[in-house]
Amino acid sequence: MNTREFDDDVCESFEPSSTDRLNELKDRLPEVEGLSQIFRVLGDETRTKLIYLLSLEELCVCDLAEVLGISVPAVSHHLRLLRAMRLVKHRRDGRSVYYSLDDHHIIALIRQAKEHYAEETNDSVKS
Amino acid sequence: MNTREFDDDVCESFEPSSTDRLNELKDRLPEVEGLSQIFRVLGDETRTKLIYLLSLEELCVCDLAEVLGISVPAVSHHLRLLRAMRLVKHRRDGRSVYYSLDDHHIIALIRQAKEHYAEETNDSVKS
DNA sequence: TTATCATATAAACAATTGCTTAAACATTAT
DNA sequence: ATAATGTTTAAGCAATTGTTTATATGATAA
Repeated sequence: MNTREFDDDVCESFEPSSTDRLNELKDRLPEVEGLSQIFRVLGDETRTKLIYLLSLEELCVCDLAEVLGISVPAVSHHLRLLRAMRLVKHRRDGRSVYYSLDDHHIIALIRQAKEHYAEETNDSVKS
Repeated sequence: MNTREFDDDVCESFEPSSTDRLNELKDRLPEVEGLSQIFRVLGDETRTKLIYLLSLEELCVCDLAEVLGISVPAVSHHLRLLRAMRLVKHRRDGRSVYYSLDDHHIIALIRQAKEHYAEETNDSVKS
């Protein structure tokens, strides 16, 4: 029989407030809930490049495909996702559809990541 | 026969500098190359929560599993990835291994994303 | 030593993703 | 109208990923 019916602590730790502490942490998780959706967009190299290009200038789908070196449908597929997330807007001009960035917060994120992780290709970047 | 042997422009656009313009854009792509690796880490909800928890306090593996509500091996698996990317460090104390954040740049990213995308659950967040 | 607990690794699986090719749609030109 | 061009959507596929269960390693206690 287990004599610890009252103890839900994990890791066999017996600090009295352990369970409460973990519950406090659980309660704070909603603070970052859903945030990963933003990061997932940038987690793909093609999309990061797409967003970066559109931050530089307005471009049509086939130009983006040419610059990125992938097929037009692939670009369209990514743009559809970015459109759904309201990150880009589009405008029709004749036969072409021109896309541009609609959310500059995401460029701030890219810039910040660039600053913090610039050229971290080699390990020994110590002071 | 095609009379445009000299013209590599895409989208049948005839602005003289079109190809050059696209080449300039191609040349700028390396600026964001590799950045998506950072974002991919945060593109998973479990990892974002892991990193956020570790930014609050040092925790052992089973506590993290308890708080996140997933199995210990799953946590260990994610921690291995974060360790490989030098985002977390670990310390052994008895039988337990305690992890803590080793890269606070990533918390700055999370905070910035939180500020910019706070509570964007409903569409009509217009001024 | 042997037993127990915390963590790590391995294997296997379902689910997701990003791409290409092919077909449909939209717009303009003839 | 038909043809041509740019974009989107659909279908299919290979690759990656996040998870669980099972097993192995490491450390402490009896």
